[in-house]
Amino acid sequence: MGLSKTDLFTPEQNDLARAAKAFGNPARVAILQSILRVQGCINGDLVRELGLAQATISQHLRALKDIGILQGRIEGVSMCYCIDPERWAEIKERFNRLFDQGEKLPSKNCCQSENPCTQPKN
Amino acid sequence: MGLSKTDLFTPEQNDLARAAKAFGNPARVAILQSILRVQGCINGDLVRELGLAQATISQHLRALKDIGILQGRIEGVSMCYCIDPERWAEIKERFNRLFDQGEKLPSKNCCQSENPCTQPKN
DNA sequence: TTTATTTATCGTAATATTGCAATTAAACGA
DNA sequence: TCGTTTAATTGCAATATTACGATAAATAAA
Repeated sequence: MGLSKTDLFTPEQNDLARAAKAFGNPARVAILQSILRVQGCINGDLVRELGLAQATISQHLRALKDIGILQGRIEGVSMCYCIDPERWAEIKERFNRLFDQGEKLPSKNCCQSENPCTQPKN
Repeated sequence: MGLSKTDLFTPEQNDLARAAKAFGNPARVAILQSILRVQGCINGDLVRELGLAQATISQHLRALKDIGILQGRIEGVSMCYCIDPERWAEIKERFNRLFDQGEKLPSKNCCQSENPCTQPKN
């Protein structure tokens, strides 16, 4: 296998999962933070900054491009990578919609309490 | 390989990536939404609800337990899975800290504009 | 033109993920 | 006790991910 059954889920669930998967590697998190820090473009500095091989960085950049959160532009001999603000906002929104549902959670985890489960078992 | 080089990154980056990875599968997104919907515990209904095999659901539940976002309690013959509100809030915070840095982004992507990259190339 | 710089791609190895059937283990009910 | 229900675990196959070295392609500099 090794492949998610995307047809069982909504497009929103699949898109959120796809975005989360792209965030699911510390190197890609570091890349995003780096671009956010300079508030602009970024290039080969990443290789020196992150301590990973150039081929590996390039691969991570492509993974971020694949979910639409990064765009690249050729700038002379080097590359300029930027965040797409619209896509960024869209993904942020998707995560927030999920996280906000957690606001209604009881402060005490129901699995820690003595009370039985609120939901019927079948 | 197949293994992230976690030692190159901060604990925060690694934890965020680990949490994102757990969110990075549509079945796990659906499981979380299901628990949030009932605002309590959840059990074998997931198997009927999601259309995945019981072993697969159990595996996904364990992945969510592994990042500390889910807790389980035995309730008779069945299981009661709940979200840990503290860990939920912590993960939400980590994501928010990342997303909020994007607030400062220019509305026009610098890769779409005519201006050259603001950062030096090396 | 030649050389250096920069980044993408290819090939490869090691490991991880996904999903399922089959089995096991535990608790309940008759 | 015996069968039923529920969920975890095991074993397996297919595929994905991660990282790297080597190479290629494109531009800039000499």
